[in-house]
Amino acid sequence: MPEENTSPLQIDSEQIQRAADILKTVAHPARLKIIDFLEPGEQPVAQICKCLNAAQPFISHHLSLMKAKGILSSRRNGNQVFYSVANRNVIEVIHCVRRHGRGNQTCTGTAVSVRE
Amino acid sequence: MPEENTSPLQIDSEQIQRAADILKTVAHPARLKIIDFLEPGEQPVAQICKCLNAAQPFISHHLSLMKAKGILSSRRNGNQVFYSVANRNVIEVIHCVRRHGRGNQTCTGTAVSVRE
DNA sequence: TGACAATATGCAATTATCTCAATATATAGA
DNA sequence: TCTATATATTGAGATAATTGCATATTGTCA
Repeated sequence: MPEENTSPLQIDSEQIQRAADILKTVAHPARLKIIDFLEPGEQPVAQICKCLNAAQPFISHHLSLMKAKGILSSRRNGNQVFYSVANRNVIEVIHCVRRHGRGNQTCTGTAVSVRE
Repeated sequence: MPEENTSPLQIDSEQIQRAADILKTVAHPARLKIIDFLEPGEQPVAQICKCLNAAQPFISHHLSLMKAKGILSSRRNGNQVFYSVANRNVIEVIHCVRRHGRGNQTCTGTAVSVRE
């Protein structure tokens, strides 16, 4: 019988699962915007709503999704709840997105390129 | 009327859209595995099927999804089709996932951390 | 051309995601 | 306690993603 390369992957299946889960949560326009907005520092929900120009329940929903995945954390101060980015890997992803957006991408020019 | 911070985002909306689209495509266990497998160099479809231990139509479907987004590119050589990673940003993401997986993460220890 | 190997496509059923609207909860201050 | 403000939760309808299976396409070789 021929010996075969059953799993020449560099990442194990469980880690892949977790990563996919985190990335799936990040991979949404509103949620990316929230992360982008929060990256410099914590903000209360109302500010996030204003920044994204979106309804409060809509924002709250996405915030709690990300909090559940450990991407964001929150702290209450009186009436308000302040959210911040809790996962540094996600910040790496946002940085990557920013680099790409600025045309500073190391990208070789694929379908994702900005030229129209 | 109060002047407001309508969009203090560092990334513009269109770029966010594109990034979300790419990330959404990447954010799937099978597709992450494929990218992980292809990152060192191109591979024919049959090898990818064997590596992921998955049915060929299943793999083919995910390959064409990623190709459509410019994440992968393909070249035919006779009977076989070789796929490779075409988008360097996606490679950055895979590197980030690997760093995270190895416990080498710059992560501060959130719900995503590996310790159990 | 005919048969075989490698890959791609189409269909269908299940399941998950998105988003709005209504409403609930929590805190502060009078 | 009553009211107002800030945030969270729930329900529902629409849309999209997933995946197995059957089948089509493409290329090779005899």
